[in-house]
Amino acid sequence: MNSYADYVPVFKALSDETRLKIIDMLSCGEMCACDILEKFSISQSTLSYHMKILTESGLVNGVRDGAWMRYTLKSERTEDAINFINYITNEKDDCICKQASCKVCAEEK
Amino acid sequence: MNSYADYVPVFKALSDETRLKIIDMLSCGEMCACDILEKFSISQSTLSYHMKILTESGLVNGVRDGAWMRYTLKSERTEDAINFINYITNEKDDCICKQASCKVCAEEK
DNA sequence: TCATGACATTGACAGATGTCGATATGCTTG
DNA sequence: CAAGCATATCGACATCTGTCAATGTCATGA
Repeated sequence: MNSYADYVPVFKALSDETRLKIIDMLSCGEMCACDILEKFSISQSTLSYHMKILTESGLVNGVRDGAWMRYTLKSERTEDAINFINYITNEKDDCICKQASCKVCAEEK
Repeated sequence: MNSYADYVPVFKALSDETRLKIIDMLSCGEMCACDILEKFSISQSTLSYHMKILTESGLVNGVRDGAWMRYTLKSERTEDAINFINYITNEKDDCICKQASCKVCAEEK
C-alpha cells in the first residue's frame, strides 16, 4: 500500500451509504450475510454485490462457514486508510509538491 | 455531520487518484488552480471539475483572489472524516446493531 | 474599452456504478 | 440423492463519473 491508486478502491467502498452502515454493523463483531440482509430493504443480490466491493477493498474479511458467509472488519485496513488520509493531508518532507519537477515549489523558495 | 449520508460526498471525493494527488499537494499550503494544473496532464475543464468535487465535499476551500482561485485544505473536515471512520469501525454503545429493531443482537444476547 | 489570462460551464460520450429478478452454485439435512 | 436454504453470478437497465473541446464569465492591464 504505497501508491495513491491503492487507496482508491478503499474510498470507493466507503462512498455508499449502505456500505457505511454495513461497516458500522460489523464494528460490533462478526455477522453473516443473511443477518445483514435483514437490516436493509435491498435485494439479496444487491447485498452480495456490496459485500464483494467491501471484501475486495480489503476493509472486510469474508469466510465461508458451511452454507453461511461470516464477515468481519479488517482493522489493519481501516487503520491503514486513516493513516493514509493523515499522511496526504499533513505537510511532509517528501511531499509531491516538493519534488524537483515541481515548478510551484521552486518559485516559492 | 451526523448521518452516514453526510460522509458519502467526502469519500467520493477521495475515490479518485487525481483528487488524492491534489489533496496531497495542498498539504504543503495554498495553491492556485493554474499551479495545480501544471502538475497534471489533464485539461483545464477537467481540473475545474475535480476542484468542484473537492470543494463541495468540504475537504478543500477555494477563495477567489482577483483572477486566481486559491485553494487550501480544510483540516477540520479531513479530521472529521478520520473521526468518522474511527467511529464506524469501532465498537460503541449506540451501535446500529444494538438498536431495538436489530434481531441479530437480540439473538446473540 | 478591449484584448488577454484564469477559471467555470456546457454538451457529448464512454465507461463505471447500483439495483433488480432470474438463475446458478454449493452446503446441509432428511 | 433430493429438497431447500444461503450465497454468487448474470443480464438488463437507469444513473453517475471522468474526460474533452468549445464556449462563457470575470478580472487585469495596456
